[in-house]
Amino acid sequence: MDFVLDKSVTPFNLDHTLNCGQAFRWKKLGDWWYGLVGENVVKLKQADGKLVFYTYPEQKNVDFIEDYFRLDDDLRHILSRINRDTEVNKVIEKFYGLRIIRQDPWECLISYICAANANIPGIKNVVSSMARNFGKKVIFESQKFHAFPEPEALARASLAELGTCGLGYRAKYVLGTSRLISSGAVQFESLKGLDYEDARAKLLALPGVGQKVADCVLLFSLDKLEAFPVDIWVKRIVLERYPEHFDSFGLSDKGAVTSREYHAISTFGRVYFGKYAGYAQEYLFYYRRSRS
DNA sequence: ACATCCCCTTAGCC
DNA sequence: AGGCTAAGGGGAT
Repeated sequence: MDFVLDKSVTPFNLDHTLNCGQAFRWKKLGDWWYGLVGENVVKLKQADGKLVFYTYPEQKNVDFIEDYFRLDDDLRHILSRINRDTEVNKVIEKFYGLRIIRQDPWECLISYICAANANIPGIKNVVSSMARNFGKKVIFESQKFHAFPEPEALARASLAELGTCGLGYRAKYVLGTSRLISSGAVQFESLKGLDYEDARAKLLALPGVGQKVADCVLLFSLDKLEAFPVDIWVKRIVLERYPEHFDSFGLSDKGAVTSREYHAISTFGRVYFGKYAGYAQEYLFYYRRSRS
């Protein structure tokens, strides 16, 4: 199956999109990317202005691919809106076609709770270990794939079982949040209907969810494109490129992101880049990480 | 081999 | 109220 992309209308770069670090479950084997969207194994590659893909089990309706990769976003328009200066313009040109992915909110939430104070290879290990231990197995091309576990599956796990996934001290956060989601205390669909600030406040009430995790979940799964998550890499590049927007007082170019710094940098991002600040964040993040 | 620091941070304590 | 620190464990140097 394939999906024809008219690049003049729908710019898209699959490699940038899957390499930039926003999603943890995709792997590239040869020319093909393999991953799961829900319980569907998806195999795809980009060639000659087309997206060629297979799904297993085979799906007749593949709109979910378009939804997942946000091919409905008017990327030209979005990038023109965040293209505020020559510095960010260079980054946009370098990674042109990178799209924010519309992940499943549940998987996104748990993944980013596990991502706290971890590095990307480690996050990938933990998430795949949770899927292997608690998720539904799917065989495709003689390979084992595992769907991300349902909330109920993690909610009824023990701390010790979760601990075997390499979660460390985060196991109790995953368990607590899984129970709240499983019970229906927080519902993602209703969060989508709230504005950025209100949805954020709801997420912050979950164990293991602070400012950074909340903003990642809002950006990558709840359609809040103004969210501007700040980690060590975003802090670095923003303070390198935009120092004039900050008082030197209370901001250090080294070390972890303090709460005060988080607020200052994230607010700057939303004000300076506007309603699509999250796109700017991801381009800058990927640029700064790939640079060093 | 080994030590050390870092990592897409949060929560709890003072 | 805001700053400091402990908390798995793997990756990187």
